[in-house]
Parts: sequence; structure tokens; C-alpha cells
Amino acid sequence: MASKVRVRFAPSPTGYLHIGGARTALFNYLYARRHQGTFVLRIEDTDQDRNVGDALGGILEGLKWLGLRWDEGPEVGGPHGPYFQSERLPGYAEAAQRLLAEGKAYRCYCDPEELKKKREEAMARSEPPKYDRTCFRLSKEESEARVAKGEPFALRFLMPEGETSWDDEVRGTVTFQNSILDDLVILRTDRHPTYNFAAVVDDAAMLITHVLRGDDHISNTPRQIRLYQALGLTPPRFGHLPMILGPDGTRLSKRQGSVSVTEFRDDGILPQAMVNFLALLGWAFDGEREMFTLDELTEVFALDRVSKNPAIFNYEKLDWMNGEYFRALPLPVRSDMVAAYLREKHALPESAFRDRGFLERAVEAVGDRMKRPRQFLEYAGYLFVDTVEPEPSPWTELKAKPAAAARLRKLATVLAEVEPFDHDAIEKVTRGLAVSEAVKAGEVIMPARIALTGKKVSPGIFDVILLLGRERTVQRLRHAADRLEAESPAPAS
RNA sequence: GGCGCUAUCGUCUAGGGGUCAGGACGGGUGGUUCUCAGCCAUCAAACCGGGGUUCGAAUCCCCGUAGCGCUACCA
Repeated sequence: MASKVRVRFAPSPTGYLHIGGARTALFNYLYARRHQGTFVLRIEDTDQDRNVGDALGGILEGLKWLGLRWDEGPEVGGPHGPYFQSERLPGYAEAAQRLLAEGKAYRCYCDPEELKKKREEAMARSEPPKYDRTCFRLSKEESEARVAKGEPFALRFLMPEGETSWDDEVRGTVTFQNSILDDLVILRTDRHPTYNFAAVVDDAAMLITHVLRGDDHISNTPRQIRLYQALGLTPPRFGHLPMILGPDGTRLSKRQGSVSVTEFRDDGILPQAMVNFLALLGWAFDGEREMFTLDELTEVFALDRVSKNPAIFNYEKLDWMNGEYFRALPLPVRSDMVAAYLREKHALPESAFRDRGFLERAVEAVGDRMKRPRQFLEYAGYLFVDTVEPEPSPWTELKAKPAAAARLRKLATVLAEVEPFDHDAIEKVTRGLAVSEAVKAGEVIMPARIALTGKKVSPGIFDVILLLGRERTVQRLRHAADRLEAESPAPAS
């Protein structure tokens, strides 16, 4: 048995948890749980320029919402902390110093602006934009002299000759020629480490055994492996997960839809659905079964079933899956979610849905028409207003039926008297009216639906009537009849 | 430009020398029904191209092509 599995998710604090990051975190979490390992959360905040206010909050919030609890990291601590790179600076400096002392790194005094210019020129000449090792060629004396003078410098790693390859957990053997790898900067002028260096030092210090990350890191891997070797460390296993692309086939961006898990949450997506959907992006169980809870996923997740090709984010399928989970929720839970939605969006005055019993009955009536809380008002909005203004198309349709007004009146009359005022009795008199009118039930029901809800689509009409109550039902039916007669030309006699 | 990765229905994918190439989303049709949703049934929809290897290739190999990624004192 190899050493205990330790994996990590290492986001930089950008303020929100990106969907791609969430998938990476999920796969790491699943791998850890599957192997009774440890899931570490580490924050890569070494770039001073990019650090902003509450950059961490959104990420922690997103992970918690998805149910991905980390075993070590911010808020929970652990034996390999601190878990913020900004608090681990001495470690990087020490490691870099060692490389410098061993001749595996060298000081570079080049001006970043200058380098950038050179790089662009090289690109223009269509040559590989590689650092030209100007400072590597400096004599030891000169280099020392310049430090002594207090000249600022960065530390560069001296990339060895040869080639570097590794056995990737998802792609098999990957090989890079070292000649195309740069002498990368490991310590910046400001004494902060760069990403590749910090990641290596930390992954080693935190005893990470498997690095599972996005495909976009694949060309960082040979550099990191060389860094491990230079530091006398054994590299972990690497596994590169396929990218998640937007519908247009390029990197997922805001232009193409939501990209942060918080946005999805605020849109009424359930964490179970998000987790399930994300798991299926780049991984499959057997190609048949696709509904999994987080716990079920931890039982069956396997890296050898991770796909190699990039996956396009399919918003429709997420929506479908969300519906599956949402409909399965107990009524009170759905009702509470709808209430929370109405409150947060100020979609209705608070008083309109204060009656929890009523709201719950309305949610029940809407039933599986709803895939997300925000769809509630589409199917039940007319319950919370004093008068309905019919939508133009149904109203026109209604006006085309000469007998409609009279039937609405008759329905109003029977409903005004029916006892008890319950679902079965209402259904009985309504259908009875259709029989006595010698028409199909729909000929009574559809006009009633339009009169009562203003729409062509609604929950079952008897539920609507019951919810509206006798008073409002009768009033709306009569009002619609009045209006129909007023707007129609007088019938020819 | 260089380097790397990838290539099965529109999308997510299963399969991995002999299959009617399977499932799901989305789409079509029919049924249930007061509409819609749901449910049930059903249909259409794919192995990037070219060369090999082989009795046989979507599957293995090579070459193209395409897409994506990386090419920073960002992560």
C-alpha cells in the first residue's frame, strides 16, 4: 500500500468559485474520499497586485455550498499549515536560496519591461520567445557586485538539458523537450515566489501525492517536475482534467452564461444538481447511469474513467437535472425555497406570501411544472394580484368564441353556490355545466383559465379555483364576461 | 510561429478488432389529459479525412486537418 492519498485544490483568491475550479475541486474531493485520503485547500495568493478585498469568501462559500468539505485549509487548519501562500514566504525564500547556492538557480537583473519587449520581438520574428540567459552568463563576481550595490534581482531556475516526461493519470505518458522550457523566474524582485515554484514547494511540504488540475496546467508540469528534482524531492503523480468550454467551444466566459457557482445558486440551481452535473463533465460511470449523489460519487469515482477531451458546458442539461432534483424535494422544502426566492428578489410584497399554508398549497398545485423557484410566478402569479390583465393572445382567442361570455357567467353562478367549495365539488359542477351545454369540458375550462389567470397555461383549473377562493373566482369570471361583451360587436339578431 | 493535448449523434458520453455503435440532454411524433409540465411509447441524429496493419478497423499505427491549451517577475 502506497502512502496515504493527499490531494489539494489550490485556487487563487479571485472573489468567486469558477465553474471550472468547482469541477477541479470536486474531482479532487472525490478522489480523496474514494481512497480514504485527505483533501487539502490551499490559497495561492502570492500575486500582490491581484489580491482584492473579500477575495476568499466567494470561494469558500462556493465549496461549502457544493458540500465539498476540506480536511485541511482555511478555517479548519491542519498539521501542514499555514494554508495561505502569502504566509509561507520564508519557505520559498529558503528553497530558492538553496537552489542558488547549489548553482541550480541564478540571479537575473533584467528589466521586466525589456524582457517583454524582447519576447514580443521574438514572437514577431516567429521564434520561440525564450529567455536568452543574459544574466546566467554574468560572472560570479559581477553578479555579487550588483547584489552588493543593492540592485534588484529575480531568481531564475536553470533549466537542465534533456527531456521531461511523466505518466499522467488521465493521459498516459506525456513528454516535453526541456529546450523549449524557459529558465523560469522562481522568486520575483519583490521576494514573492511565482506560481510554479510556490506550488512545488507547498505540494512537497504538504505531502501531496496526486495533483489533479485543469488541462491548462499541462505545460507547467515538466517545469515543476524539474523543480522537484532540483530540490531533491520526488514529484507527485499528476492528472490533467479536460477543460470545460462554453457553448461556443472556447474557454467558459461570462459572455456565454453564468460561470460562478454562486450565480447558479442564486438562479435556483440546487447543489445536488450542480455536483451531479459537474461530475458528468469529463467523467462517466458506465455511460448509462447518470444520477448520483455526492456520496454515491465518492463510492464509484475513478480517474481511469476521466475523459481526455474537453467538455462543453450544456446549460440545458443542467436545467433538466435541476428539475429532477427539485421535483424530488419534499413539498415544504420547495415551498420554503420559493418563499426565499420571492423575498430575495422582492418579487412580491412580503404580505402576499406571508401565509405559509397558502403558499405551500400554491406550490403543490404548480407541482412539477417548476424546475426552479423562479418559475413559480409564471404559474401562480395571478394568485397574488387583485386583478388579472389577460395576455393579448389568449384574450383574442377567447373573444373569438361567441359563447364564451355566457358560459363564464353560468360557471360563475354555479360556483357561487356550490357546496362544499372543494376540489371534487368544483370539478363536478364545472363538468356538469359542460354536459348541459353539450360541449367538451375544455370548452368551459379554457375560457375559465384565461379569465382567472390571464394565461393559456396554468395548474389544473380546479386547483386554481380553489386557491383563488369563491369570491375572487366568481368576480373574475363575471368581470371577464362583462369585458368580453363590451368588446364584442353586438350579436346580430 | 513553437510546444502540448484532443478528435463517436447539435451537446455530455459508453464501447475499444466482428455490436442493429448503447445511454442522457435537446429536437420530432403519438398516447395520457382541462392547458402546460410530468409520465409512457416512438423517431431522427455520430465513429474528422487519407493511407497502412488485418480475413475484418470506429477501435491499432502513420500522415493530414481541425479545435483547444500553454508559450509572463498571472495563477
